[in-house]
Amino acid sequence: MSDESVQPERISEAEHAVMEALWERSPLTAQEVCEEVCGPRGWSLATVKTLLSRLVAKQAVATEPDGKRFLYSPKMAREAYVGTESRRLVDRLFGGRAAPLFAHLAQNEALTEDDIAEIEALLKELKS
Amino acid sequence: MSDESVQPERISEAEHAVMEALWERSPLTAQEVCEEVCGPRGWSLATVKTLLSRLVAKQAVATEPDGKRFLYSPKMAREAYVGTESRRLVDRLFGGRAAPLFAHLAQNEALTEDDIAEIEALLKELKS
DNA sequence: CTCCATCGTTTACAGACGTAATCGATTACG
DNA sequence: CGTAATCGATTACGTCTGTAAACGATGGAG
Repeated sequence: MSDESVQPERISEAEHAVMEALWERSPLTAQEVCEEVCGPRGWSLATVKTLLSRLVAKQAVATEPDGKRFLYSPKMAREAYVGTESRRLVDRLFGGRAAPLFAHLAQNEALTEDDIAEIEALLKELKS
Repeated sequence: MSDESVQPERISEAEHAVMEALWERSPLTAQEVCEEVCGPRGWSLATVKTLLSRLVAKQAVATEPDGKRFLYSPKMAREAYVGTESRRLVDRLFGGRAAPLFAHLAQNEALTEDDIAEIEALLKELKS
């Protein structure tokens, strides 16, 4: 009945950086988010505030009042984000098939020894 | 010496659709590109022309005059595009490691039987 | 109670992107 | 030869993104 959960709006790259901070630890204040991301990205607190607002508008982040300020928490799960983004890429570049992506990564030395070992283990599990 | 080949400018999603047509077959006229993509994307010829111009400006497509019109060919290789796009995603979402991406695809049933078989074969090859 | 620091909100603005219409040149057809 | 079709180039314009400053409310310090 409620009009909730329309298809989720797309999260931009800058917004994603903020989400990562919140997925790492939450709830956080805008200040705290800034402490996590402003350094690496060279952002000001104002920028983080804008991104947080946009994420709230996009329903990807929830707020909870705490005195004068807000505490922000992720509302969209990281799994969901990572899932749709990966799928987008695989669809767009590899016709939806994962094997060509894997082949590509393999060909370009983009796979470390560890990657290969891990994937091998996963494969074994999948086949069981 | 020459100022050629600065780091290539990013190709947008709409532009990418045009590139795919050219990677498939080239050289093509704007008209022919439209025949390939206008239907599926619901675009007009004008849109394709704009995208082609932008791709030429971004040095991703080369032109060769043919009477009144141009023949367009890809200048950037598909391999290169796919490579940087894949890497971007893996870096952004999986800390640069391919294994977690693979794990994610596996967990979400995003791998078909065929994918698994192919990847297995590739793995065997890699280890040799 | 007063004032300053800090919040979230609003507004700003340039560049990229999606989508196209218009325009001046040219060529092919009649 | 004239004119209609077509071409690439130019211009358009709304939205999204990145990045932030300005502003009004409020809460804490003195």
